[in-house]
Amino acid sequence: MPSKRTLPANDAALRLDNQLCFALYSASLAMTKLYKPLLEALQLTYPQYLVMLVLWETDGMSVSALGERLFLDSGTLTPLLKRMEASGLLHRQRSAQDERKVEVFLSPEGRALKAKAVSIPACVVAASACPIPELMSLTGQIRNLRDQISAAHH
Amino acid sequence: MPSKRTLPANDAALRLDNQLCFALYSASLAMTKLYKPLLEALQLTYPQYLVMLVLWETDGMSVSALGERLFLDSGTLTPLLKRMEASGLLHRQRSAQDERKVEVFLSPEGRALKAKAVSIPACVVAASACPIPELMSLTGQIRNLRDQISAAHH
DNA sequence: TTAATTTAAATTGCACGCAATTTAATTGCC
DNA sequence: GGCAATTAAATTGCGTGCAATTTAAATTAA
Repeated sequence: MPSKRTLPANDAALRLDNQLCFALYSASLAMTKLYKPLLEALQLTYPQYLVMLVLWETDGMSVSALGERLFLDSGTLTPLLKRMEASGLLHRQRSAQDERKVEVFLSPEGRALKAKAVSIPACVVAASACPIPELMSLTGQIRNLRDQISAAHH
Repeated sequence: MPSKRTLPANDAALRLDNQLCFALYSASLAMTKLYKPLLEALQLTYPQYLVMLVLWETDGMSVSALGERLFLDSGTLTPLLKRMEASGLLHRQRSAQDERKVEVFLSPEGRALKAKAVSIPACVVAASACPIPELMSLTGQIRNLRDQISAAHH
C-alpha cells in the first residue's frame, strides 16, 4: 500500500498507454498510413480524400461549410484546395450572391474518381479485422467523444 | 428498393460520417485543441507532451526507442527534440556503447515539469463528460484497432 | 580483416493544421 | 445613406508527420 507521501494515482494517470488522447493520436496516424497506398491510385492525400468525400455528398460547398464539416479552417483548406484545383479535381469560384464566399465544385474528373474510391472502405474494414457492427459502434462512440470535447471548449 | 443499376451500399460506405478514419482523425484534432490551453502553462506542444510522458516513465531512451513508443520516426523526432533541448527540458547525447544512437535525458527542469502536468488528465476526463470505465474501455478498443491496422501493413 | 550490409540519426522537401493577421465584402446600426 | 462591426478567404509563420536520401557507425560475410 502506498505511503501518504507518494502520488500513485498520478503516475497511472500520466502513463502514456492510459491516455485516450494518445490512443486516438496514434490510431489516427496508423489509419493515415493504412490509407496511403490505397489513395496513391487516386493521386490523393488523406485530407484531400476527406474533401472528396464531402464533395461527393454535396457539390458546390463554400470553403467555410467544408471547414465546418471537416473541422478545418481556411488556413488549412485554402492551400489544400488550390493543390486539388491544380490537379484538376475541382474548381473554386466566388459566389455571385456573396462575394466573400468561395464555392468549390467538382470537375468531371473529380466526380468520376468516386468510382475508383468505392473499393476503399472494404479494404479498411478488412485491415481492421473487426466485425462491422463493432466498427460502427466504435465510430459512433468516437464521434460522440469528439462532439463532446469540441463543445467543451466552445 | 434500389435498382440493380445503382450502387446503394457504396454511397453509405463513402459517407463521411460513417468513416471510422474520420471519426479518429477529427477526434484526434479536437483532442489536440483541448490540450492546447492546458499545455500552454507548461510551454509544450501536444507531441512534445507525449515525449515528456515517455521520458517521465523511462528517462534516457534512444531516439529510435522513443519513436517506437510514439509511432514516430527520426524525421519527426529529431527537430522536435532539438526544440525541446533548446527550451531546456532535455539534452541529447551520443551513446558511448553505440555511437549511432542518441540518448535523450530529462533536465532537472524537465523532471520537475511533471508536477505541473499531474492535473491535466482530470481536466481531459472532465471535458469528455464520460464515466472513467467507459473512457478506459474506449481507450483499449482504439489501442487494439491501432495495433491491428499497424500490423496489417507489416 | 576487409568489404558489403545493416542500422541509427540527421537532413531535405512537401503537405498538412492552426494561430494570428490581412483584405475584402456584407450586415447592422444610427 | 454612412460607418462600425462582422464575416469569409487568403496569407504568414511555425510545428509537426513522413518519404527519401545522406552520413556515420556497427555488424555480418567472405
